[in-house]
Amino acid sequence: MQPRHRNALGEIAVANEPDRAEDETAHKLMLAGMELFGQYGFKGTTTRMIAEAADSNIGSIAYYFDNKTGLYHAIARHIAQRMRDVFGFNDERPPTEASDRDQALAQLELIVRRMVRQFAQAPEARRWLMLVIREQANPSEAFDILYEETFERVHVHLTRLIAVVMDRSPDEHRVIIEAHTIMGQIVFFLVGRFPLLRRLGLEGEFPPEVVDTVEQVVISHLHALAFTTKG
Amino acid sequence: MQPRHRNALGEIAVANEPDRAEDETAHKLMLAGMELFGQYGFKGTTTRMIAEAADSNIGSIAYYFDNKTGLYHAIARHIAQRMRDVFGFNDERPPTEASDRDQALAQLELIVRRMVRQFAQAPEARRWLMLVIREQANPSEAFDILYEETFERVHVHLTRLIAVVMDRSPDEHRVIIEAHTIMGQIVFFLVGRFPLLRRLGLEGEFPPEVVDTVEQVVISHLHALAFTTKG
DNA sequence: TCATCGTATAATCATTTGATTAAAAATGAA
DNA sequence: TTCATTTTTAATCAAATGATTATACGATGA
Repeated sequence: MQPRHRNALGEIAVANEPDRAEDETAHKLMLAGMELFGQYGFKGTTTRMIAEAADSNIGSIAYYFDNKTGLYHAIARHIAQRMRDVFGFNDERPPTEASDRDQALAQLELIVRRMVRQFAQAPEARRWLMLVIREQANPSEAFDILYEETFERVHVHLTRLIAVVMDRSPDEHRVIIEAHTIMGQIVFFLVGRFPLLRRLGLEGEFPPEVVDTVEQVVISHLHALAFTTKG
Repeated sequence: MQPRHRNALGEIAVANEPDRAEDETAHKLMLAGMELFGQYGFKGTTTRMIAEAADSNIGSIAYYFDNKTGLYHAIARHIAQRMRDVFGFNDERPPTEASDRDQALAQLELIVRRMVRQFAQAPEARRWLMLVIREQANPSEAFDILYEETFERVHVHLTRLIAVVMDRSPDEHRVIIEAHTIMGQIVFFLVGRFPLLRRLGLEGEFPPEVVDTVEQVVISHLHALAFTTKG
């Protein structure tokens, strides 16, 4: 009755093992759910939609994840893990600290490039960003998962690097807000992609030169931080 | 059977007249709908929720707006109008053009301050921003209303001013993307307000000094535009 | 006072939805 | 193969939902 790989906590082992075989039912449900929850939101996505997209059965959702909410949380955990993978925050050691301004800037540039490219090009990242945005704007229980396991780490890391660039303390509100603003620039590139495409007279996907320009814009803002006078 | 104020196009006159008496049923439905659609999304909001919040009846939704979708579109039109009011884009004449860099910067600062304060403090603006964000990320028919009637005008105006500051053409992709990035910074201040509050060790509302800092951050990015070397 | 018309309400309807169930199918060990 | 266990499936259920309808209410004018 209980699936073999359900542990004592009621958690689903497979939920944290994205490397399972492609045809695993639980994995297929999570993939389909990620796509659909991101696109239509939690309530906008029906269990039947998920089951059909996953080429599976409604009953399997209950079998592997207890219920729709369980699947949603499993997906949040999976996304948190994948985000850390993609952004290189999943190693045991924390990302290396930068000691001087040039090093910090170089690391920031690297992070920005990686995030912009992921959001612009990797279909996977695009899939889950909307789910993440929804949670940030309108937190459910999944927000805590995403915040604690990923968002805070990225945010703190950005803040530390920016503190070095600005020659300020990473505890200052100003520095934290600068980090937040940098994230906002990147995120809005994806969240507001439809209006941006229209404004550029384009349709469909962002062409590579636009992605390059977005990178340049964000990076130029990073460099400007070095010249911000202390107030 | 048909409400008196329904015109030939099937549009609802009251939908574009936010100044009607407070106790007008149609107006109450729109207010409640704005709040609820913004918070729970289109599917996440039920007609019963709206009717109850508006202290009205389910049947009235059909009576005034045909159906749930009609109410949603009426709300989108109303929001578009209110956004233009709030940001001063509702005059017959387009906003004044800036001829030199200092004038353009001053105008940009004004716009940024107005938007940040609205998003931070006006409950109304906060209410509809989430609805707008959802539409941008996941466009329905209401997206066209919001885009054409408001977003594009604001975007174009920002782009023109930024073009002056950067001494470039407002048609350049670089300039359009800079404008988009500025909007992203402001919008993410509200969309990502929960994670930002957590990072700042705060809860509830943004205190005034945080709002001030956000303004300073965005404005410093505006000023940095003047020093961006042409590429 | 009554009649009319615009508005509001409660009851009802057909679908949809998440969840459950019992049976079938697949899997694997003896 | 046999048999027990795990997994998948289709059918079913109760609750919720958008829409509709018939009726009641209330203001206005004859």
